[in-house]
Amino acid sequence: MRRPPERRVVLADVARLAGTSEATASRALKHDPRIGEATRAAVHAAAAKLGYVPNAAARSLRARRTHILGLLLDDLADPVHGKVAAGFEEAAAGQGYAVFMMTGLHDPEREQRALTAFVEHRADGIVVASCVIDPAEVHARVPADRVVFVQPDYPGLANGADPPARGVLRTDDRAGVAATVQHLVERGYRRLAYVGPGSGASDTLRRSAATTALKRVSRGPMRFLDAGVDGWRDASPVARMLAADPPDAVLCYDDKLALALLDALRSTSLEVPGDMALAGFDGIPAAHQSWPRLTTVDVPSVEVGRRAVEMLMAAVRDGRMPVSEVLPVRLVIGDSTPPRAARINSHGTPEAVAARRVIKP
Amino acid sequence: MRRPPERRVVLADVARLAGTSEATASRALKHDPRIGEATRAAVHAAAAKLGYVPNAAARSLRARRTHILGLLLDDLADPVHGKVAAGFEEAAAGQGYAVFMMTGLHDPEREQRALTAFVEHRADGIVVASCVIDPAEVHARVPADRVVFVQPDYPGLANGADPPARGVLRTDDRAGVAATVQHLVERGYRRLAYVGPGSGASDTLRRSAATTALKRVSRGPMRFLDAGVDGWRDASPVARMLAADPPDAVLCYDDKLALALLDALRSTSLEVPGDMALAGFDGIPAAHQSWPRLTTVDVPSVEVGRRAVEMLMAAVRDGRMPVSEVLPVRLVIGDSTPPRAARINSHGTPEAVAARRVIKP
DNA sequence: TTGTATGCGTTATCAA
DNA sequence: TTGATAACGCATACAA
Repeated sequence: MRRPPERRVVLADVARLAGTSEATASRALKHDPRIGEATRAAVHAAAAKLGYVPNAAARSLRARRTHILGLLLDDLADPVHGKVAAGFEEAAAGQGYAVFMMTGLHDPEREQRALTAFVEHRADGIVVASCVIDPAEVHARVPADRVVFVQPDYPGLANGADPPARGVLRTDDRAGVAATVQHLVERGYRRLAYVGPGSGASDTLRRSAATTALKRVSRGPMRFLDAGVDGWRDASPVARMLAADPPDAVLCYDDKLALALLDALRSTSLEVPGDMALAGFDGIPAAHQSWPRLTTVDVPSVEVGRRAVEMLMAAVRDGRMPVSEVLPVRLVIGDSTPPRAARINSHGTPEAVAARRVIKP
Repeated sequence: MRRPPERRVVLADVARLAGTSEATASRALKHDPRIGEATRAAVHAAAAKLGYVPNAAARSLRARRTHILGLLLDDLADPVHGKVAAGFEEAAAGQGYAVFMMTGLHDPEREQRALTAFVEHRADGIVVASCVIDPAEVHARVPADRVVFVQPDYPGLANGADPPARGVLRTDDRAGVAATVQHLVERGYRRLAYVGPGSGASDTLRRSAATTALKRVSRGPMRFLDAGVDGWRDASPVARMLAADPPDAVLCYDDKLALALLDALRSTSLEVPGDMALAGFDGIPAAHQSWPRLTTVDVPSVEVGRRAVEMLMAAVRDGRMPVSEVLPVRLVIGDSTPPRAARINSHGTPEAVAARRVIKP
């Protein structure tokens, strides 16, 4: 097991071995075209021989550019945010940027501390994803052309505050909810219910979208149920409420909640989709593999992460943050929202439902 | 297009406003006990007034300590790795460390590039999680007392190479597989099969563990099926193979694969658990919410991330990496592996199903 | 094409 | 208790 030499190898060592000045060595290493081929080769050889590794801190200090991006997201363990992080990291790495990742966990103080870390490290750009912090607070600490907000979730948003005109990247949740509502209505479901955490700007937005969409098709009213912020861990309270007075179809805030509800409903007499249709949101892998497969809205989470990096890069290049964007989403119809008529025809005992299942090819 | 020069507030500005020297200001800001209360307050007031943010690059350069940890993991979008990342970030942030995260995506070159980034940034410690790179290669570039390997997955491991004696953090997969095999046997299942990607040191290890465990209870042999590295995306080929000649129970490499298989089996005549038991590994959320709920092995992924940070901190403190550790895992019995005698399916006994299957075209 | 000199912003060493 | 000064390692304007 070989260990690197004790004394750190610095540029001066490389220059000395190559028989050049530090400046020449520095230029040669970054392929400055003005450097002669022979010297360039000599410097590279020396660097390789000594195992030279440039010091990013020194480079950043001098160059006033860190090649670091900061990503503040809510929770790395969440499948949606994990995908955003994956797309972000991939795009950043592709551009030669290192990524600082910190989680906010819905805690404003944590989010502030993360921002502090980013600013101290002089990140070239920052992305604030699914966080509760107000963009105004961020802009007070970071130049507006260095930060992109992804799916902002701050309280002001629910209260009608205007988001920044630039540097906001969202997915079209409103359209996603509308498509789901329309789908349910088209399939013959009348009494719809929405189940969400009951707090958070995203939840508020989706509720509003649901109401609007339902009004458009002259149905209604929508019934709203709160599962609590931890509803996705255990949805049995909501399951019991639904079992006591079942709607035709339930629209969930997200797939995590929908799957928890699907699971909890198995302890009740309510069957999905036999007795009640169920739709989710986000399109996480588990939603596409559940039984029944969930009707949900695929959100391009990886693409969101990538696009955020691109916006940041464009801002660095042009000195100005690009205008905000809204990425499209796509309704994916699963087996949890069959045509209501068909459902009624084959409605019966769990055994009958199971029998129907095995007839599949 | 050039950005207007940013006039940054530096320590000298704070010192000037506070009427002290830079040295005193620096000490006051980090609560050096030798600084008088009045001076300390003045400096802090000045810093707050000016909105001073220390420059981490300068600090690191001088202090030769970056307060940066590097985490190289396989894939941020994976639920297991995401949890490791979450635990890691939380623990690191708690200790005042920022975290560089990079993904290897099973690509040795990517892993190398990530290491380069970490070393250039002089991370105080590095964690290499679920990567294919050989520890020896890492140690050639990073001092051994600054690296922790989590669940190493390099080819040499499968070929019997000795992992480093220190700085390796694993979960007890062998025990997890053994517990699963024993559970299946106790429940009356005889003909067992293992389905895995067919490559990778982890897969090899689990296969070996399965064989060993089966030998211990004098059953056997274990049947092995390859799902391919992308088997968790679409397991229908394996599902068809199983349907053609069903074992009593299937042990999957991980939950992702098990859930994909569960899903794919729904397009065959094989029912889980009616015709065949199924067990997974990892204990991801979806496994606990699937139908039927999966019997699986809960792996303390978040704890793995946390513990890795603790090992790194201990190494920094003591100048020596702590000895390797193996975290315990826990078999969680779901509904996918009921006692064999109690099995039911929708067409009758498994035997009758088998008889019918034989006369099929 | 290459070298010289300086400064990036901070902390540590020494001196007072 | 505080201050002056020298690094830390590199990149760049300016010279040659």
